[in-house]
Amino acid sequence: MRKLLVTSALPYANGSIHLGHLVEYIQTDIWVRYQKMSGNETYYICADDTHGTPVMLKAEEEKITPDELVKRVHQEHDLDFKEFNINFDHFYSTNSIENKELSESIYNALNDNDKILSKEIDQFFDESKQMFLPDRFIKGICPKCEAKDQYGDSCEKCGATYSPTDLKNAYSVLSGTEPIRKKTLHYFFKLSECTEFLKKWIKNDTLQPEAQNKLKEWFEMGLKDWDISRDAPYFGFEIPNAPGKYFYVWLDAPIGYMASFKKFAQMNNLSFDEFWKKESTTELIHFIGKDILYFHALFWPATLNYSDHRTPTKIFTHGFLTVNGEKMSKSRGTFITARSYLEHIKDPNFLRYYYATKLNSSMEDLDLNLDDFVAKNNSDLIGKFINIPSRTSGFVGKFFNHALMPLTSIKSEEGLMILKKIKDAKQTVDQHYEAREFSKLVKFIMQLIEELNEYISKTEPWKLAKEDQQLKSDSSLHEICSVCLKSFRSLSIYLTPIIPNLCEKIAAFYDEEIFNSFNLIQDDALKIKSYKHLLKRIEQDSIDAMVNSNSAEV
RNA sequence: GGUGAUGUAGCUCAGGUGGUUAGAGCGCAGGAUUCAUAAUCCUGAGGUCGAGAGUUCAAGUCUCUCCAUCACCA
Repeated sequence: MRKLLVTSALPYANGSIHLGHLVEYIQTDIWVRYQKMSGNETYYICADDTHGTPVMLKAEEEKITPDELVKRVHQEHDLDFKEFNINFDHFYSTNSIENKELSESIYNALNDNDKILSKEIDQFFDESKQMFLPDRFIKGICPKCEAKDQYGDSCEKCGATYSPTDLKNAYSVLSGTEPIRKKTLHYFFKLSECTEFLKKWIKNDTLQPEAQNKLKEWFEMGLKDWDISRDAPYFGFEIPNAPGKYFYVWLDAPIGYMASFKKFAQMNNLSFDEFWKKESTTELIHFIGKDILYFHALFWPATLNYSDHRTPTKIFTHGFLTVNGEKMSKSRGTFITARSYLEHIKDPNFLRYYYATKLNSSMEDLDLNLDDFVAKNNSDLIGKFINIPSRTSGFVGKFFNHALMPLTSIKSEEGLMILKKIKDAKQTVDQHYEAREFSKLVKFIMQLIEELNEYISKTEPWKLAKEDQQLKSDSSLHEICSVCLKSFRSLSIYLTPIIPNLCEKIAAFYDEEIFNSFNLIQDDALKIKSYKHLLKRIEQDSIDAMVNSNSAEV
């Protein structure tokens, strides 16, 4: 049995969860549920990422403290995740005592290993606000193409990259005043000294091939030391023995994985060290988006290694979400929050299923095409999948008192073949889940479901129901329906990690509590309850309403 | 600007190491069926595989150039 600690990236606490975030949480959740159903000891850990300037300023804007803001957002995030059936074992916060202690001890360890450096640098300072400005809070005229109102790091018009000091007529986004240059002492993590270690580290298959290519590019450019401090005022943890200096949010964010697990371990009597000490034999797996690869594949393993911790086993990177082929856009109404989806479409199964049909092991972007979303869910899930019990259970109720034929009584060659095929499918199901090839998995399962619909059409049970006036429990009508309903049950177990909430209802249809293990496919299901509608089709109107309400908010 | 990725039927996507008439689902057209909340089954029509050039007996699959889209550039 494997022992796994799995994480999704920490959502930032200054905004709502949206459909782009959910790609990652749904992908991770499916994989984790698969591992758990396979009997592996698996912990799914996450937390809110709470620190930094944007949170501080947002709280100020709302005239509340950062702590209050962070608490409120945590509740919102928590509810969104629950309603999408994201089954974290622990969803914590980086603004926690555990995280403070761990951040300090890791920093101290890095310091002891001579991996911390301090030096004076020149920064932009907003005098009216009395604070240093992050690059994103400075705008000005692009030095290359003269475009106005460009950010301090790059130009959206011509794509040039530069530092804020290169901007012409720079101004502070906060106050509109011209920032002055001011010297300040900053602390750096000596990433440049970690190059050899990291080059060796990526040689295992920790990363996808595309991610490895990316790292090679970065190595060629040369790794620079990493600025890990920010000056007060800053919402975060103060650096030990450095009054007025705070850890940059990206230092304590990944440590949040540890802190969340630490708290969880305390509550559940697990060993923290077993999962984090240097010679740990457990698996540490991070799911992330491609935008934060740099932090997870360079800074994070380096800080872990030089603070005497284990490094990640795998970093699984996914691409971005586009909606209708384009970047999510507020003006087009395609910047859709989790809450808005729940309000209009309601059922999380549809989004989970749709993402599953698109997800694979690569870093490619994936597209949520709203027309396709409606068509695919309605035809796959309702037209084909749910259709199986819907068209067979009536006979079983009417003629056989809700009893299914025992496996040993099934005699027809075709029936036996179908049952064997579905049982044997387990091997392929395993391969695809483990490799995160969910799109292949769904396609494979759907083919089996199509075969069941063909089987029903060919055998025409409705004719048997009319012809055979003395229906016995060993009749071919009973056999056909039993084959279909046993098959449907197994296929539902296979799909449970993807659509857990729907499959819970399906379990109830077989008078079972829950499908929580793949071993359940060995059982011989012998009864059903009366069939109730399991799923309501998506109406195009609800999509339109969702898009309209999102574009109206702008 | 540099680097990387992507571009296959109306839509969403499959197509290891180049090899017979390029595949699937949805959509569409025609038919069958009525068990199923018009769902299902069968048949069919749709593609100069982004554009151009090259290598080869043979390229969606290899090479080069170009175009478009996206990301990264700490």
